Amino acid sequence: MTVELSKKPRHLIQVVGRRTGISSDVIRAWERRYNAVISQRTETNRRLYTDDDIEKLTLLKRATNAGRRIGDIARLSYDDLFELVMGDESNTTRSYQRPSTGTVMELFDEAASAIDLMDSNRLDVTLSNAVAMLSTTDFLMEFLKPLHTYINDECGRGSLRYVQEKFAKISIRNCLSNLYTKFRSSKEEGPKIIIGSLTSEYENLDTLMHTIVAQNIGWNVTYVGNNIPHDELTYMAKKISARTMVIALNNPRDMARKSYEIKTLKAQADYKDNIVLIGSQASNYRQIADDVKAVISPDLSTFRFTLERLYGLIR
Amino acid sequence: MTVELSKKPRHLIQVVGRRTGISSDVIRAWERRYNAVISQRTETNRRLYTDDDIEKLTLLKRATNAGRRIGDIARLSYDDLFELVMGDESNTTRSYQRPSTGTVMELFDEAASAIDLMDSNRLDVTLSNAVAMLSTTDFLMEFLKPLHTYINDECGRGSLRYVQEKFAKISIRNCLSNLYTKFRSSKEEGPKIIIGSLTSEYENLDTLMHTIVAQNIGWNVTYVGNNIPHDELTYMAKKISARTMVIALNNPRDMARKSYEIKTLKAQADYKDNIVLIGSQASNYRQIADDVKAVISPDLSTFRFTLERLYGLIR
DNA sequence: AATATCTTAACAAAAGGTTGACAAAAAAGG
DNA sequence: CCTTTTTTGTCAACCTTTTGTTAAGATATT
Repeated sequence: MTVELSKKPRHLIQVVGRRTGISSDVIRAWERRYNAVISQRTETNRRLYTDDDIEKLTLLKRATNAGRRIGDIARLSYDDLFELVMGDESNTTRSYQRPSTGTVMELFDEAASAIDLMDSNRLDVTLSNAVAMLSTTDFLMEFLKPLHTYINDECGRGSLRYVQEKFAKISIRNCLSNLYTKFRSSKEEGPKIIIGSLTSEYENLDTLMHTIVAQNIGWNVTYVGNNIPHDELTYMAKKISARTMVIALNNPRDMARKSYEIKTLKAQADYKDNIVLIGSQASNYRQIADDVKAVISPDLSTFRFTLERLYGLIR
Repeated sequence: MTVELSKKPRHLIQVVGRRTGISSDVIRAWERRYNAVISQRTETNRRLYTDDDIEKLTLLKRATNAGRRIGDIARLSYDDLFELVMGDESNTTRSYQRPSTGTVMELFDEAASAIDLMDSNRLDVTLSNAVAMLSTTDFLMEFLKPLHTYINDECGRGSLRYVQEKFAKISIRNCLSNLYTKFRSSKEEGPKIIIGSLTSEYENLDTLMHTIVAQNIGWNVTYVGNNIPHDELTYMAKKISARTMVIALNNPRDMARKSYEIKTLKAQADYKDNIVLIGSQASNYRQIADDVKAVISPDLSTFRFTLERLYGLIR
């Protein structure tokens, strides 16, 4: 029944354009010149596309982004295209679809202005545009990370009010949560990992960003939030059989207790389980990290690197 | 009994227009041309709409915003429409899986089981199914509110672990935030209202539910989160020219200070601005509420009633 | 009496279709 | 390395379909 639905022509060219990121003109041109997808028509000659058409067009877009010529690949079957794209994307050094810096700047200014005016609708639209226009890595590293720093700095300097900071962070958190949910369904087979923080830690957007990065690499992430007692983390890890745990450390208080709890975490886990420490305070836990063979990843890039290595080891 | 209410034709076309963001003329045109919703009539031929009609019209608005043609989608069922809108708005392939059956009880059991197993994916799917299958009012009152109570009770009794509570609340918060964001775009012309809580209050899912209810009535809501100093609230209200403010009171501590802050809030605002107090502790603020002519709405139903009345007064 | 609603009809803006042309980018040729 | 050819995205001109808006005249509500 779902199969039926996906074979049913029901999407207008405009909708297809939005979903694939290909302009209507180009979709028509590809049909006219290469019969990339042959659209059904309504009685009044409007083009109608199936879900499968959209899938194929998406692949064509990815293939052209990877450097293929549309004329060469337009007539390939879905399966052939899929194989092609998989090969292309794994061999490319991630340099395709890099946005012009102009785009990032424009998005940044738009977001900053929305925060200043406290226009939550505009902020949300800008954030989802950024997600759509940038690769996940660029969205986090080039856009959101600087925006986050900007908000904290300006609020510290007094040129942004506290309520503006709060308001902006609600939108950003929502956007990150959506990214998390959106990608999760496709990672169910990945190795499991838990991300959270111990008692006396506050919610932190950085931790959510780490969640997205982990997911992006291929991990099946469960984000449990802040302020979790260590034995609860142990319980959870056992229950869903996660073999890796990420602990966020941003609050300088209670270092001694947290060190002890990390040690206990390790002791109660299987000997081969991994612990990764992240957050602004992580580097102060060098001693205990060595004791329990935990890895410290004080920033997003090192974290990505660490998890890529672990991913390779575990599989 | 609430179910009955949502099936009862009781809204004039004007009300529907404000709540959905569709002009009365367009609503009539959609009925005349495509039978989008077939309205009941009074004895004197005035159109009357049910809550369900409003839900469907809201989805139609979202779908047309996403590029659909009203003529193509007007006759679709609510579920089909929902599937379409989810696809259009999330530019992902199929996160929503239509369940075969679905009463509130079944959805509840499914959610409870997902929480027990800490299967975040399943919990998310169940929540979005519930949103799809129930009217917004039923989703909140018949499904989410009981689920929330269940989680708190079971956690208090010890049959749910703390980490399970946290984990479930993250999913629920995400679901509510999404409802808030998705519906907001159609409410831009509505009267503005700010919802938040004062210093020493924690984040509370109930407050988010109130946000959805207010939006559902037609208000243009800005949710600013918890723990906001009163002068920041004043600043925000002035900046976006909101004429109504909702203060959530759930933490019994610091009653004296909060009373004083509420009085200050009122003094700094224009004399005609309204203040509504919500939350489990709201009824303890009777004295101050009388002083500043604030309304106390200790539960969701009274809150809905209060805001509907205010809405009528303001326009 | 002022405001809101109903029906019908007409109009105008938005979006889609076709064809053809053009220029930038990529590939081929020398 | 430079020139020529091919490929491909974009746009304009012109027509059709779809859809939001408005007006007019009658009825209902407050």
